[in-house]
Amino acid sequence: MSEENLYTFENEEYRRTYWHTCSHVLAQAMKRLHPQVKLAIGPSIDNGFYYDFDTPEPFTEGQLAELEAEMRKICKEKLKLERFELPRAEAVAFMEEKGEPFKVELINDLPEDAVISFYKQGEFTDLCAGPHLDSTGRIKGNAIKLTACNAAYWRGDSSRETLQRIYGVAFPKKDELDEYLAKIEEAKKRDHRRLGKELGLFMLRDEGPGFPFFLPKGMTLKNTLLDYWRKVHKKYGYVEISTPIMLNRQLWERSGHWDHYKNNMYTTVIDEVDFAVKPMNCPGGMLVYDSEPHSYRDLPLRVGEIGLVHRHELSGALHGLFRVRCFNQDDAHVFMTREQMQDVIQETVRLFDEVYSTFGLSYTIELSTMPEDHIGTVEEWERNQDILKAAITDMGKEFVVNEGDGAFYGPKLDFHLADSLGRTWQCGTIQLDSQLPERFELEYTGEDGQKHRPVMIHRVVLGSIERFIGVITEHFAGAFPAWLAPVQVKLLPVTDRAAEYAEKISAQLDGQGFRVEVDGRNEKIGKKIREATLEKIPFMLVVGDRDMENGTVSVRRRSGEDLGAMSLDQFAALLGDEVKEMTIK
RNA sequence: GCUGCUGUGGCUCAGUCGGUAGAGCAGCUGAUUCGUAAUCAGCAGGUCGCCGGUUCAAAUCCGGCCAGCAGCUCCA
Repeated sequence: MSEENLYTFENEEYRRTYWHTCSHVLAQAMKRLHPQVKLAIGPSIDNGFYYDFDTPEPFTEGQLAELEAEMRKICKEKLKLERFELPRAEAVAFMEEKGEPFKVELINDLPEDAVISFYKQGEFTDLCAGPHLDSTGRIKGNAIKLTACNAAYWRGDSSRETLQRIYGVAFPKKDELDEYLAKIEEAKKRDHRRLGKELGLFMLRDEGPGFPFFLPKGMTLKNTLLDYWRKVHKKYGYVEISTPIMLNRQLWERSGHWDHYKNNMYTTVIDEVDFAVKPMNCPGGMLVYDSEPHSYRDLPLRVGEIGLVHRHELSGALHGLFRVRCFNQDDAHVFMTREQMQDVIQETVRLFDEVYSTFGLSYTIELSTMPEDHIGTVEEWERNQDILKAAITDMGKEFVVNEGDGAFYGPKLDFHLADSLGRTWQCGTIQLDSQLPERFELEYTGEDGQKHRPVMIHRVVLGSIERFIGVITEHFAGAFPAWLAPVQVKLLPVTDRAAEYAEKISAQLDGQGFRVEVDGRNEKIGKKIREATLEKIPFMLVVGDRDMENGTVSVRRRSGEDLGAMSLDQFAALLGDEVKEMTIK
């Protein structure tokens, strides 16, 4: 590859370097306009760059324009970026001299043998490992856009200083910037909060922040999803239970939740005894397992539960259906012997693959390891982490490690799905747990006639039904495939004369198990089509005098495709085929 | 929870310098019966998120609270 080619924007390394240099230009512009501002950090990210500043006054979006203008000027100045290194003591002195306490802290925290490098452009110098472009002139000034300014904690620690983070993107050409910004606008139209309102799926009210209401159409979607879930799980050998929503304190102390999860739990007192609304289904599941003796022949025992859990999340974390305070987990606990662990994990991943592929969703996997607040020994944790790692590595799956982010009772594999703006949300998770079986003294009788302790996994595929509905709403932009669509067919009589005929057809389709509505309003056909299209109903059946005469329906897809007139049987077969696309293989 | 911003009829939004609110869609009534993305007319609907303050007068200014949005933190 020639050097010329390397300098295209499709090259990720170059892109990151470009954005990283942009962040330095941003910092330089900030320093020029507001010399009293302190510098924190300014990296490139997946879709642009940011820089964190400690400003005496909170920064507002209105101030971004003048920063952009200054950045353009810096680009025009074509300042050379020069790298130099300093020994630790001199580096600290240099940044102290400049009055940059955050940089001093960064330098002090660098490892003993670290090379401490700086990049200088004109009057501006920043602590930085690089790499960078060789000149600010390489950046196209009028294709820089500062997109947002928000708060962020210094080093991501909520007990430290609140900084002002300014986000930006930049491209080598103005057209590319415009295209990118248009794409973002387009993506916002897919926002599930907006579509949820437009399509009548769900609502949120001040009376219950974070507690979603499901409207009739959303409920149909949810139930359809659950029907599918039950079919898949039956195929994989699961049974289903339901455990109480509230259980007493003693149980939560035994499970460890009272000590490790209480901040997030809703509690109450009943007859002078503390109770907690369940934030997780596992303790109830333990009691079910423990309710009768088990043989090794029963294992692995796969016990599913669509469990309604409540968690008191921070108000600022709430986000449509993606992050709520009460949700249905499509939970399951699988009890097994140690020898069965790898097989069970792999079987579970195969189930995940089947489910996600049904929706055309792709995912990324994270392995989350032991958090500071945990139960169980380090050896146990490491052993379990290794098992998870081995299981997916063996399947040829890639994953990234999320250090210290495991549940308090065990390490986990998290499956992340992306929303319309590319933000990822954890949906599926497989959590290995050898703590709860211990705490609840679970047993099974082995081939040797002796009692043994089973191990277990907690796992959810959809994650939360609510979040998953949010994800697929954005994924399909509200145009759900026919098998999922709350309304699959809408009958549109052309005039009153066809009203009765439409009702008859509707009743027949309904009898065949399809979800049908009739638009019997006294409106023109064009308007009915427009509205059914906006409702994203997969099929519209226009029926008028002609159809009544010929015993046909005129079929139109929401895409606008006109399939012409056909008999009801023909249409039912067509619809039946489309719905079968998700049939369990 | 933290920082910033926002909050007007069911929905989307307008409301100039403080002078007690307006449109379109939806709804209702009537006319129209019209074959592939909006038929016409009329009517009705709001203590301008809540509480308090300033003022002769507050949707507009100030304070507190609530909720939402963006991000951080946290997480399914």
